[in-house]
Amino acid sequence: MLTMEDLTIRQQEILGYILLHMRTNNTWPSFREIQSHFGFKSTNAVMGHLRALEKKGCISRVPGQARTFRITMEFEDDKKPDKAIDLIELPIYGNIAAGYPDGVEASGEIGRLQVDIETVGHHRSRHCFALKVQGESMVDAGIFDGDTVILEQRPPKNNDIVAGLIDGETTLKRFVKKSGCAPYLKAENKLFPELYPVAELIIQGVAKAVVRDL
Amino acid sequence: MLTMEDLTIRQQEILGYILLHMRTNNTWPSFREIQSHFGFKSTNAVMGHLRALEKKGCISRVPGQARTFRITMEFEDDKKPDKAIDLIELPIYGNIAAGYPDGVEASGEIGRLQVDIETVGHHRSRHCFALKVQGESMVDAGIFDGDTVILEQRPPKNNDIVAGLIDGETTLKRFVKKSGCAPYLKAENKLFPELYPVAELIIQGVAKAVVRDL
DNA sequence: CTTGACAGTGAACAATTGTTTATCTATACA
DNA sequence: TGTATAGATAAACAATTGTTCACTGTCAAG
Repeated sequence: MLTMEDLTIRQQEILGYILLHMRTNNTWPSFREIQSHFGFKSTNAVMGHLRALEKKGCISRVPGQARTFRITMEFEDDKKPDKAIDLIELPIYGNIAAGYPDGVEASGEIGRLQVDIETVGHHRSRHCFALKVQGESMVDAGIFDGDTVILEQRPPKNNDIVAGLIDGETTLKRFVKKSGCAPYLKAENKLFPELYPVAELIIQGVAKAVVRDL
Repeated sequence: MLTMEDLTIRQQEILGYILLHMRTNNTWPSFREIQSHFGFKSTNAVMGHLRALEKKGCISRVPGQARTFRITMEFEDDKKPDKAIDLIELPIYGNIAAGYPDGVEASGEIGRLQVDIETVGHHRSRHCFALKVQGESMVDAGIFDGDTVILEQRPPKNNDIVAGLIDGETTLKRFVKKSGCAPYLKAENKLFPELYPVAELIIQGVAKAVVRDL
């Protein structure tokens, strides 16, 4: 099967633009539109790439027909039910009284959030979820009470922002690990310079993005 | 709302063929294709019907652009294509040098963001888009340089956070309107307590939500 | 050092495709 | 009886758009 790797960077860009244009405008782009998008000074630059893409079996074209492409390539992420972008739907938890927000046990679920993968920038495979932030412990990092944080379940690296369960409340802390010392969690709030030893609490996930309604 | 009944039989047929052609070929038909499908002996027969459809608000066209239609009509059966949540896909603009991010002119688009409606909490009908924030003018409101803001194109109300075009950069300001006074924009940054008269700049939209990658 | 794949310029060309103007037939309405 | 609307024809026109030919340059492999 054909993969993206068989294409050069430029060819991927061209193909990407064509697909994007279709998704956004519901129309295929013309040669000149592609040309001007990439700043080419000749339509022939487009022609070259399209011929290459066609030879590699990615696309197929109807000669002489304006704004017409046919995508022959099979994408791994394209097989999905709808033609939409790669989406992940994340459960939003409120108070997690205890334990891990595990699997699909939507017990404490208070809502759902959909983000596409590129936005959050992570692999679909990873187990992700969203969390409504409680507390002011990260205000100095620009994360406030009521914000929704998208988290990934994986071991934290130094300086990651993680969600931890403290006193029945989920709060965000920065994970700090200096060489030689035991790792600890640091709040980012001048008023409450709290420190928590990592061993004594549950780390629920590593923050990847914040969403806040205004 | 517009229904099929407002169209003549012939117009329904034309519209139907256009939609069918799109579904089957993944391309809009050209005038001559429509013409030959109905056995017209003049492309102008097509022109007439298309003008009618456009006047009735079913479709909209980009003048001079080949194989381009836009379906403006709302179909009853089109409201819930799949069981998925109501999604909106928003273009993300970087620097908007001038004017409004208008229509489907995906010119300065640098990416896309998908959020479900409940998350953002607004109606589909409203024209929305996303914007990468530049500048530090709203740090005191928890919005930082590089954040992605979801905006809605509507007149601002008092205390709304709005995106304005200042010096070629899009920055966020708070819209303040005290009774009796002219409205103005206020930055939320102690270091730069700037004030802008509303009349002198372009308001691009009202902020609904922020998304920030960590 | 040549060959081949990749990337791009430039100008001209031809086909497709959208647009306009003028003309004609019905049918319904008032 | 006139007038508006829907439907269709005809020919010419202009714009968009796809296509081709000739040529420049880079870079890696053989």
